[in-house]
Amino acid sequence: MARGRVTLADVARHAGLSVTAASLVLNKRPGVRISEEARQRVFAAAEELGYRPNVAARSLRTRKTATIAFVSDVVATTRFAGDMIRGALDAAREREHVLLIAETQGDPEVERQAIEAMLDRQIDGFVYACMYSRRVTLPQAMSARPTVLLNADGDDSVPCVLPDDESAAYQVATALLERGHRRIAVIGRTAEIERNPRRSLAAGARLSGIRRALAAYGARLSPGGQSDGWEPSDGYEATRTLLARRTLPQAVICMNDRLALGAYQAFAEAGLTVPDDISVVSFDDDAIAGWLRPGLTTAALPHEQMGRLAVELLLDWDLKPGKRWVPMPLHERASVAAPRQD
Amino acid sequence: MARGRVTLADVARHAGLSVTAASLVLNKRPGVRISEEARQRVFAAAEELGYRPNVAARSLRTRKTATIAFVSDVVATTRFAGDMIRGALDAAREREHVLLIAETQGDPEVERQAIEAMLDRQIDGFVYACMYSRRVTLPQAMSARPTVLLNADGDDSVPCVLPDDESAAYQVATALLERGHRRIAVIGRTAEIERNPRRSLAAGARLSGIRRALAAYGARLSPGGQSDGWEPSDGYEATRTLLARRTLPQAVICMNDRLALGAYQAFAEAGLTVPDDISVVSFDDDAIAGWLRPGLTTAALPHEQMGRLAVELLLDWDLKPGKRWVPMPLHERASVAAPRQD
DNA sequence: CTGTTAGCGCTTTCAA
DNA sequence: TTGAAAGCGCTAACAG
Repeated sequence: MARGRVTLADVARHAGLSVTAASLVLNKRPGVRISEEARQRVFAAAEELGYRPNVAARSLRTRKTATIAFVSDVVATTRFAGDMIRGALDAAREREHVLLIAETQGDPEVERQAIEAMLDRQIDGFVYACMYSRRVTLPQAMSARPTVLLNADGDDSVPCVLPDDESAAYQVATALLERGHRRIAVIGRTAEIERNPRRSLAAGARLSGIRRALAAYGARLSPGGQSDGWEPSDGYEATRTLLARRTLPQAVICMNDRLALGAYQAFAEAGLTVPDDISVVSFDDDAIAGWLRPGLTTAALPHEQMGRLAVELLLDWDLKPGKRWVPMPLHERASVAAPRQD
Repeated sequence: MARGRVTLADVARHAGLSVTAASLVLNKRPGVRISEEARQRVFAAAEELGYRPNVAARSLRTRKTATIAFVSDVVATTRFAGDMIRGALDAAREREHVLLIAETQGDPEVERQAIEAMLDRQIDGFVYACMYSRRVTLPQAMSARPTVLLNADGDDSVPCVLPDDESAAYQVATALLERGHRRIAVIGRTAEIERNPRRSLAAGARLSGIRRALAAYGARLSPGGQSDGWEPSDGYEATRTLLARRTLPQAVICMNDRLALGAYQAFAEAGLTVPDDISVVSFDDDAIAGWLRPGLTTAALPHEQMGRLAVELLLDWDLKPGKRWVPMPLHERASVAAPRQD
């Protein structure tokens, strides 16, 4: 530390008062039992000396550090984690809190160490975040402090913040149905992932919202478009096999934007134009969605808001267990048109 | 804090020794002046009780918190910042340090507050990171602690970690020249950005590396391809105007991968095939580079290593001012072929 | 070899 | 309305 950092004692001396008085004034305790004149002297002294309280010292007494631990499985791989962190950071800053972050890479041993390291630093609470929304079991060590799950679903004893994929899927499918599409295929589904909440919560929720919308219009999902992965190459392959079928769909719903990129590539190769020959909608609002030509209509993952909400819950001590669904706004771009008359 | 967290006093009592002795043992001080038997008792007690030192309390005496502040202008917008953070996180974890992060959004007031907040928490040092490499002037408040610049260039009084864009550009251009290309254009240059280190260090360095390579082959840059921005739409427009010229280039060097995406789109529209009709190389190794078809050959920004190096310098007290250049490896994919015979 | 004592900077009874 | 003093958990002189 900068030797000679200004301490409360310095301020008190400068103001000609006791440390106690200075502390009382600066912390604006409710029972304001200090003369107006004295408080002015304290404020003036603090200002003049550039006094800043030492949080570590304070925390020794108060057991509060105004520091939150943000523990995630992976931050780097996609830009989404960045959005969650940004939201969390903003909310924290607004309330004069600060974020300690750690990444576990999904390794339980690294996770344990990270949690211990944060606990050693007396953090006030945990945000436990997942890159892809899925069901998790909370690490034992975390129960020492209030915790909220971010983009993850827990065991009902803990609050969690999740994107509302089901409603988003309903909207996305409805956007197609309203325009008159009926032969609609999904790119990127697979029975396995759809049923395994430990791998993905999104897959199941999205499919179920899509089915609900189709049912409302008396329509059914067109076959084809299966794929295990959700990367662009998976979308490309899935779309190629889809296009090899006898009857082409009028529109496709991609389970995410990366799949949609692959689909665009396959369409272009097949000489199909989006949206004149085929409409496409998707999920996530990855940066790529705005880069494609034509721009991709997609339901945006509200990661920034989710990050913000997670720390707000923590700081407001609104720790009722249960899920908070954050809406996913539909970003309409240019990938949807009415189906060809044929 | 978990009330009843185990303290050093508990351990000492359990071991039947004084707090001092326990402290000495657990910190493995060099002057090992404690009987072997006593130290065993201490270790056993600590283990049994699950003792963990309170870092805040310790820091009050030692003025060390094993905590580093990572202050950046923007983390969320691109996935790159995530890579820098990941590298920093890994290096910190290996040395049992932890990262406090803050984002300033480029707002000096937010920045000031963030720095104060970290200083209040007695952090050991700063990593000051920029999203896009550029020249900065270090905030005054930061001089209170050791600091290293990450992806930024300072005033020579401070160590900084930068990607070696100049060499990368030389390599990238050489990859083209070796295959026989001579009519090479750059997409995304502009005199303004190239000369303004406060906006970008990359632009100038990349252009100069390219020119050096061309000179070695007695070649000159083909005209055209200017653009202010570095987004896909800029690349698309710049490429369209380039293609409207009388003689087409045999290859293009895009100043980043997003521009290259736009270029791909323009080429496809013009009926040009990559790499048969035109080769393309680029910089960054954004995720998009691997998603394009054909895959884009590009010089990778070594963000993870840079983040790692920054905290290593800080923790090793290797704070000699000056620049550390981190090499940018060339990721060869499928966007380069020999030029058409014509 | 080990224990006593004195703080680090702050908050918080308790007394004056 | 104010101040003295204790103590948060730990480390570091200094004795013993």
